[in-house]
Amino acid sequence: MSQGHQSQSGQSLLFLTDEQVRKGIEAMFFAYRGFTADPDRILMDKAYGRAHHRAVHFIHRSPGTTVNNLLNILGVTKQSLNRVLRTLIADGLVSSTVGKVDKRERHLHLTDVGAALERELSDAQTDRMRGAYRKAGPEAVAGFREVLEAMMDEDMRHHFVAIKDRTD
Amino acid sequence: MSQGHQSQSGQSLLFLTDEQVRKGIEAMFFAYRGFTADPDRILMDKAYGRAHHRAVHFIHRSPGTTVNNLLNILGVTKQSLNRVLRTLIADGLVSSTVGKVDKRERHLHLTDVGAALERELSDAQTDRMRGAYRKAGPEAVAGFREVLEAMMDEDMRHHFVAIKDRTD
DNA sequence: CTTGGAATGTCAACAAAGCTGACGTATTAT
DNA sequence: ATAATACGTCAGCTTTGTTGACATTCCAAG
Repeated sequence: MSQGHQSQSGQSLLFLTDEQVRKGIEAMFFAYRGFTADPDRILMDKAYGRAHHRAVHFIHRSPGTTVNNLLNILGVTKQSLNRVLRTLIADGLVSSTVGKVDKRERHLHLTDVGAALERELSDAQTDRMRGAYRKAGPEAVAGFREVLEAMMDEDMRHHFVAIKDRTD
Repeated sequence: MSQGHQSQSGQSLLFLTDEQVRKGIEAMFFAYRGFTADPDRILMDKAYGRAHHRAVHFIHRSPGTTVNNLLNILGVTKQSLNRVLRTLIADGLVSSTVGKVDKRERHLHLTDVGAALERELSDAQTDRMRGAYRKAGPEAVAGFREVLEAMMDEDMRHHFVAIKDRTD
């Protein structure tokens, strides 16, 4: 099915060759590395990793979220998340409070220290993202977002849109 | 452009709020998960992982490449790559031949079996990518690629463009 | 020509962060 | 009362990254 023919039929159905799609795949790979590079550098000093970054990011995003909800967003097992949360709570970056209506739940918030780290990481990542946006221009950014959203799994798109709709 | 202040200065310098940039960050996170999901599923059965996929992909891309060159592209240590290559070679997916001009180098090629796996993985990933492209449309794709390229580290952009220029 | 240093690649051991499975404890729902 | 849910934890395994030590090969300076 690959090279050679690729009939122009449809135009909007097959407007790219396999070669070009492969380039997209590689672009995604290289770009994701850049995307995580700056936060990773910051985290290295502090004995935290990318997993801590993700937890801190989404707790910031949804203050008071429960462990279970975070689990669904991050798509990892509770054992894996628990290891990360345990250190964040022990180090005083995250607070875990028993739920008022349902006492089985724990609600997660960033402490001031946690919020400071979140901002430091987010600033670094935002700088690069904004730089890329500036270089590419507004229309490119719109397209970027459209393609990314179309690339997600259904379930993840739900999460994404749920967060998105709050302020977008 | 929902947010409150965020002075409109520049227009092409700051045309997005912090909120919107954060959405881009999350989109990148969720989309990358989708991006790797299909190959990951295939690999799971075969006792290989994402690292094997990357190696196979770039060996397919640059047949006869050396270990060192692959190292630079993948951005990992040679010890880490070596472990992956060792299993791929042992399983007969990759051939490693001593360099003719410089006998320290090993030149890597996919065997027929390796090429078959590469195609299986690439087909799965390409399907999703093409689906996203189709949903988003040609202009969106152009923007997508522009932003991704701007997001890479300099060194990685060199690698990317080098590969790109061959056939794009 | 030899010898010392750089480059290339391999082996060993360790760490981060995923995973499964089993289990305990509160709390809520039936 | 019993079952299901939410959370935490222990133990052990896998993948994939890391550093350190070492063998081989090449090249260039003496």
